[in-house]
Amino acid sequence: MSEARGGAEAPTAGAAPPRLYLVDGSSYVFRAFHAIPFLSTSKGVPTNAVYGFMTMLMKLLREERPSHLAIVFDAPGGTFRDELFADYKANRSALPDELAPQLPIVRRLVAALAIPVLEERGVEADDVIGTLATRAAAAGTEVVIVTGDKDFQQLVGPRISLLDTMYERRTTLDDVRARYGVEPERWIDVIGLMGDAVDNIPGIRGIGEKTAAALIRHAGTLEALLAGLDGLEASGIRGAKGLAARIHEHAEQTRLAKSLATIRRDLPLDHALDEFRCRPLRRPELEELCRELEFHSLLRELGSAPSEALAPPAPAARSGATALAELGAAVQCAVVVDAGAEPSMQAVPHGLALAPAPDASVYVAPPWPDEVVRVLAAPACEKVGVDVKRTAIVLARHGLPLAGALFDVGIASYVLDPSRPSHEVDELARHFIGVATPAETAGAARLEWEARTTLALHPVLERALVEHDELALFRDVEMPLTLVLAGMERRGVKVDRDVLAALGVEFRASLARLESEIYALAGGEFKINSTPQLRDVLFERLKISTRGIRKGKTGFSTDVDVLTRLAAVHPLPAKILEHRGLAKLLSTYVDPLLALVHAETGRIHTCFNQTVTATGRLSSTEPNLQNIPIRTEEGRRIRAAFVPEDGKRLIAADYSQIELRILAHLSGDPVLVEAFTSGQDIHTRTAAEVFDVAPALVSSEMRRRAKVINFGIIYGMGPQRLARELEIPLPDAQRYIANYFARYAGVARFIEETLAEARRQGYVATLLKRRRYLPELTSREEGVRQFAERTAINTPVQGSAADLIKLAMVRLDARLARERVPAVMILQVHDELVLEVDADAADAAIAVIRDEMERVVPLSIPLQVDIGAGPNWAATDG
DNA sequence: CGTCGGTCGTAC
DNA sequence: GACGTACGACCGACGT
Repeated sequence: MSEARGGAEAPTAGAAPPRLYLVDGSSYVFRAFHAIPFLSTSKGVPTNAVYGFMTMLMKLLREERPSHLAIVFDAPGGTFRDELFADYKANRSALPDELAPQLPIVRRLVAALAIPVLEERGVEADDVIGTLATRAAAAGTEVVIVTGDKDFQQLVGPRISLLDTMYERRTTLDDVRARYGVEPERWIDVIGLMGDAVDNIPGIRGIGEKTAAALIRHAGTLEALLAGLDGLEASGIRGAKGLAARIHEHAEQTRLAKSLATIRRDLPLDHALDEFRCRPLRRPELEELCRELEFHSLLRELGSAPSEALAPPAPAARSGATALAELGAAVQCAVVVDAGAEPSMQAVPHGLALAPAPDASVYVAPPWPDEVVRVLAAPACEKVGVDVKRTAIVLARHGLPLAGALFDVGIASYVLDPSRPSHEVDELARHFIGVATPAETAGAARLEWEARTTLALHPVLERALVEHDELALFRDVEMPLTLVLAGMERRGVKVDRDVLAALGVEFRASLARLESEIYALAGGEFKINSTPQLRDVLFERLKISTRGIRKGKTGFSTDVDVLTRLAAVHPLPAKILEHRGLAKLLSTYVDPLLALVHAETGRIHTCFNQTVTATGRLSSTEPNLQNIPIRTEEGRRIRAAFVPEDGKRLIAADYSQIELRILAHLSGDPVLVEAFTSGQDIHTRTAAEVFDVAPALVSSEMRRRAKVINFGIIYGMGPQRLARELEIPLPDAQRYIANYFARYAGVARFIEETLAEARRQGYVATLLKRRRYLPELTSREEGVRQFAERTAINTPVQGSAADLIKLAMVRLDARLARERVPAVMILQVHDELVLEVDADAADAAIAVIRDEMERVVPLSIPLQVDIGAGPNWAATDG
């Protein structure tokens, strides 16, 4: 028997009947303008009305928690009342100079709060409110009219009340009856006698609210009063005799006043209640607006207690059974798996929360109900999730493959702003829809909350992606890549355990030997791996000179550069270096790799993270297979432990000089472009340019130096660092750099233009429009700013390279499957793909891989891919 | 006992 | 400090 529970047990907001709040927008803005002392931004933009209106709306959202809400504004242009009465609202028709510029800002504010706006030409806001309120109430909906205008008392009824937020005054049917002793419908008759100062409708001298109400109470209606003025003396109303005369005198005026005050309830409007359903705040827009208007306290309020303060009603679950029944017809569905904290390849799904709508969710546990199995496999149902890769792997491993389009809200958030500290559902809910994680819920209820919240995030994030022009990157690259990566992780890579074990034995023996040699040289035992202790041994006990030794935060450095230099004056440092190298290989690679071999598959299953790096690259953890050694001979022996299955081969395909090629494309520098177009060796060419010699005369030392310069350009290296790197005097380094930019003037211009655009826009972008925000570019802190500038140069280059290989992976994966090439991707190392292929299909696979990688996106320079196949990862050259 | 910053080293 | 992006081992100070 499968478990199927919904949120039905807990009473929720969704169970409560809907309440519609209609805000009398124009009058509130006007009142705010007068109520709040003049405010303006430092640039002189007046903001007092906006501020007052915003605080009022936020208070309304916070304290009333409306399920439905609309703001009604007066449309520009006249209304039928103007034809009726020339002086109508003459008192407020002149828009103050300081208010006019605030009205467009009010519109932006309302849009950021995601509140629907109504504004009908030719009619007043009052009539729109009257019509909507009457209709909604007739349909059984509770209506609250938010206004400070007493005229609205005529609309009050069993399901219609008034709220004046400025004085926290509520007016219900009973209140009207108690205050005036008349039915709300008769309020217009009272106004007829009183007039309306605000609307510039004159009243009758001596008749105020009390007397007018008494008169109407007595006569029933204004018309009856006018008809029966003669009998007024007998009414017992104070001063009735004189009143009768004055009323008679102003009879026409009272009739006009009444008709002007009458709110229409029969406009031909076409609105469904659902249009007014409260939606999540657009927090980014709201924050931007607050910053722009210098509403610092409101900004803090948004940031500090946003969830509680401004949350729309929490997504409320319909019953689990109802949600389960809805799955069959769902076109989208949030899927959240509870599989504990284990890595994807170990995790077991204990439960699953599904949400076909933001207010409908169900929790199920194995054995999975048929409805669940069907919806997961339904290609027509879009699957929405956070960390969809993990969900897909865990479920697929347990017989529940996901089908249909994918939407990972975490990856959407990452594409929108990769530097965001977290892309987890709690943080996304807080930031994008202002919803706080319920503190007390756990287990199934918590999982269902995640599912509903995830689904609610989908449209918000999708809209933001469209606005940023990043939807294509997300939908056509990142989302398909998620499935490709899931496949790679699930397949894993084989390591030869015997090779690693033998390395372990060998390295340990060497370490033991080195250890005793080191202790002998040092004259005692110490923790060789401890920088402070080593520093003490070298510079205190052995008294090695510290002249010219770099210092870090805690003291003299003992890094490889320092020890290499010290090796010339003492035998110990060389032994330390040798020890460090072996200890590194053992503790970082040999032992962890052996420990991470999967018990069932016998392979290593890394996790490729798609939401970590600031540039768009992937990262790899548990273990990190993107930093397996290659440069030293010892290190390559670890790489050689990565092997194919019997009868297969490993293929490694890497983009040659991808970042410099992208720099050539982005900058359009003619020399750089020509070098790549004509197939020259780029470091030799740079040497020829910088050192001003013919390419044929470039020595290997010159090429080495040019190589350092080329990489330095991509990373924004300064002359100091170049001088140190090349062990040359600073002036020489400065000359090299100056020469470089003289010869590659297009690169210099690219850097300047990139920085200028980044400062203007606040972000840099890659080839596929991936963004990275760099607010530090305007820091007053020199160091911070320069760091941001180097980042601004590096990110388009590194990030575009990441874009290209990601797209190539998506295309290649599809092509290999389509053409039934018996080859699968198993690793990606930034500019390199590693595949496992049937031995006899290696050549065919290589052709396909090259084709897809080199033709991924046509650039102004050719992309070149070097591919090799071999019996292990260290032997895949050519 | 766990957390965290500092240092170091591996990759691209 | 000083060259961009990562992950992770180790040490040792610090807090529980």
